[in-house]
Amino acid sequence: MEGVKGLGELERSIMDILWAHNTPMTAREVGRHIADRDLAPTTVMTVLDRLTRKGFLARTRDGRAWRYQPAASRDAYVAELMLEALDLTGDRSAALTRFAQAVSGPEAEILRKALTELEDE
Amino acid sequence: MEGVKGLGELERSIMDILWAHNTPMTAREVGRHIADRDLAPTTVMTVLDRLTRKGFLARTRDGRAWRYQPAASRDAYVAELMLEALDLTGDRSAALTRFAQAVSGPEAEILRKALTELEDE
DNA sequence: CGTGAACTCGACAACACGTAGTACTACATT
DNA sequence: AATGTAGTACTACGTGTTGTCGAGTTCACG
Repeated sequence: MEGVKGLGELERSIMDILWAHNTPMTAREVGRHIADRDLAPTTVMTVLDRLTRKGFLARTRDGRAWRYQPAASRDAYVAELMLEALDLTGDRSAALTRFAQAVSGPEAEILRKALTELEDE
Repeated sequence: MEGVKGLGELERSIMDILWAHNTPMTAREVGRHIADRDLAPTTVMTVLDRLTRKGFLARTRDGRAWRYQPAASRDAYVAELMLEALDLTGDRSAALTRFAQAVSGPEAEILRKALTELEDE
């Protein structure tokens, strides 16, 4: 095991819920937000626990329950996945170039801007 | 199933070999290039077959043997992985910005350049 | 303090991958 | 024709990850 490995289906759904809220949530609360799947409460707890073990979540006590919150923002996670993909190649610049070409117009603009701001430091 | 599934360890090694050569290779040839791992010939064949099934390789007959070659360049693959990661977020611009910030200096330069060239079209 | 909500543990099924054996087929050589 | 050789296809098994829970354990709160 190494790197930010991709999450499973349910794991991702749960991370999405946590990412969408800005307050730490209990297992029960998460469960309510995913009610359509009709999962056993323990299923949610287990996944929450695994995500914590993997470092995706942090938890703190709240009475007898745990409150979970993302360890990093979704954007940070996504950016990390992107960097990880980039590491897969021997020729990073070629991959970067390709990526730049694949990014759509408006998004290229965003990238350009972010890079420009970077420059003034 | 959707998207560019991540490859396993051996699968990636084999893709790397294929990507490194510009000519289609037979299973035996691939095996020779990965001799240090001392795999059974059938193991290489199996993986080659799975990669083909997954769409990473294309194969054509050559006598009684198959010749395998990458369906896409490594850079294209990496770029696609990056785009896929980007799709995981709701706020693409935030993720892009973060990514831009995370990219190291020289690489930021490459990105900038690629984006600039894009502009003149 | 007793009680039950919330937790921890362990399990099992399904699936992906690494790994490889066996059986079948086609060609060449004797 | 018989045999060896090389390549393929099919099947299989072990392990690790994820989805999914049930069974016990514990501890905060009434």
